[in-house]
Amino acid sequence: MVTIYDVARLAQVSPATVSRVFNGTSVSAEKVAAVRRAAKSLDFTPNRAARSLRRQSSEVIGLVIPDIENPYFTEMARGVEDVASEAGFSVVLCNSDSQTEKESTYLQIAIAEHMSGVIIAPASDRTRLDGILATGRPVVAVDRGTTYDIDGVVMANRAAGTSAAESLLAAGYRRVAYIGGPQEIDTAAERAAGWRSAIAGTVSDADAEELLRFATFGVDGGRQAMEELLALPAPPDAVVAGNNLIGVGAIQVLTEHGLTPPETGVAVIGSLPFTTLSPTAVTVVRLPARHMGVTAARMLLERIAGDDQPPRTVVLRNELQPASAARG
Amino acid sequence: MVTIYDVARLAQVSPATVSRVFNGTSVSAEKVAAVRRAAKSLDFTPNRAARSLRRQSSEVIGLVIPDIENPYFTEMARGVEDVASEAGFSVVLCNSDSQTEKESTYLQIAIAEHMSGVIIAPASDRTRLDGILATGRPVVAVDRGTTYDIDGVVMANRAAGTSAAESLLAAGYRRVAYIGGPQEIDTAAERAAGWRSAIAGTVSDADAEELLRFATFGVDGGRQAMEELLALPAPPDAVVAGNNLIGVGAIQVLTEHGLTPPETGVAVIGSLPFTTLSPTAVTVVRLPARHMGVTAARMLLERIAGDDQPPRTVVLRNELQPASAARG
DNA sequence: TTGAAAGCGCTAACAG
DNA sequence: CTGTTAGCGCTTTCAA
Repeated sequence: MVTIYDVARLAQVSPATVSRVFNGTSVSAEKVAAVRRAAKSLDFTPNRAARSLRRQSSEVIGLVIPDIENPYFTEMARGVEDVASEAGFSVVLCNSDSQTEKESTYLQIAIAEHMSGVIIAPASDRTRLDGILATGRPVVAVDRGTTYDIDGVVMANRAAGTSAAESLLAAGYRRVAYIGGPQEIDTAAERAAGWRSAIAGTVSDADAEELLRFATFGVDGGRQAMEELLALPAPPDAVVAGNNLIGVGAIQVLTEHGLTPPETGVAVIGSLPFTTLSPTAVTVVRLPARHMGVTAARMLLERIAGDDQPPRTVVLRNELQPASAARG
Repeated sequence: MVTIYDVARLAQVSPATVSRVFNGTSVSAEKVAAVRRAAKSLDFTPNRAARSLRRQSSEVIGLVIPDIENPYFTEMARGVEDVASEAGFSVVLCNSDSQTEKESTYLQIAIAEHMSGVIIAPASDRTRLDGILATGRPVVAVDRGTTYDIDGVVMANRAAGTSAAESLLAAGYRRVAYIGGPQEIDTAAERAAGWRSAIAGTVSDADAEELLRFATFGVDGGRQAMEELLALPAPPDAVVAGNNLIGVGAIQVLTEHGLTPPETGVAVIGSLPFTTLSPTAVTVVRLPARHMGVTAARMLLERIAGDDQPPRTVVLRNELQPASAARG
């Protein structure tokens, strides 16, 4: 392993000077050149373990997400990665599998590994951040808020629910159902509330009750809830899916029943990146996943750089992409 | 920050003993208990930066993939992650964006960060591994092979192409086209060769030439190639898609032309995790992405543990899931 | 089995 | 601007 001592010897300077060259503090032009030349010829790379031991920090940030296989989160991860690597930081991606326990383990590792900070999409509101916050490391919450007083990036969930439902109503559908994620997740509840306010007046309260389903996240949850809705005495003629995977499940079931959109109206909160459906058949409330990652990464990097304003929460806007195809 | 010295003082032992407790070398039962108690009460976590500086290695492995937004690679990443975290290793996910240059940067970081090893899905056959291999770190190639003499996990690409095409032929289609990834990527070429051998005899050589398209990876590549095929004087009545994203693009175009499968036969090499299509309409050659990740991670961990048999290449089998729906 | 002590490679005072 | 020096927290000889 090549160390700064090897470089120093070859460049005829002290190790400290080599270190300075690699850290941008003032060194005379000739010595900078000599050091760079020596470093290059020896193919020297600074040892990050030593550096982070000494500096008590490392150019690594942690990103904890509940599901690495959900395109929503990978798009977000992509945004984080781009900003971080631009700034010379690496990203350790941690898959919490929606388990608070796994989350804690990764947070511990973040500390032990001297990571500079963490971006976390909390698995639930029971997520424990005390340990990592006590170390003084910045933490930014994405997608969902937390009970802690920290930076956050979320989106307008209620508005997403409302505009999805309104778009369907505007297209002429009359009984607009809703399938959302678990009720205890606040983002799911907010989106449902948005839908509820939009359909108020178009159906009776009792009907609204019946048209509202809380499923598990994921394709299966969407499938099951859609089957239930179709089995209703008065089934809906349109449905809002609370997230991308639920949307996939719902559309699958609809297709199997010969009710391919726009036969039954469908609006999905979240993108369907790999849908084989013609993009015109379904209304999509595009979620700014990448943007969310970018924003969170920038905030975190600022904190790492020493920014100490009071915690901010940024609310990102969604973008409605209405289905262009009319009802069949 | 709590150090082994704090723990040692509280437990009334030497720092060396604390270290031994955390590394499983022989310590008397009472001292082990005392140390554990002290460590727990102080909430001590060993400092990994210090450990890896001292040991010249860290419990971190790198995973370099060309596209974090492709479900094929995230499924693979999931497999790697599961095995690694089971063994107490963290995974740093690096997105090379199919760029050899970004790959090299990440490989450099892997060295500087003292990572124990790397699993890489090479962006191309120009991937340079010399630097990292020179450090003695184990590297396992996944998805594609390399020009280096290292461990690898690949799948039966030629067989995948053959069975996809044969399945379509068996279902009664007569002109089976193929859309694959870039010709210079060997896996793409192999899959195409498999298709070619299956359709030999069903169409003339000139026709086969016309029915073969090399596209860019990605949905757009699939869309464009499918449009070209449909514009042919004698368009195909079925198509094999060389990967999942190309399949999505091809099916989108088919749907827009009113040729929804199984109207036109479609076989996809790779899974369509979020397809909104009824799963029965399309033949899928399921690629063992997760299994590939699991296998690679196990191999890497063995190497890290000191295994030094000659390099092995594992070839994983694919699984054909024929479309069950008959032609409409 | 246990402790003392010497570093791993780097950075950050402190002098000069 | 530059060199000397003292650790960061841990592991690992070497003795005891």
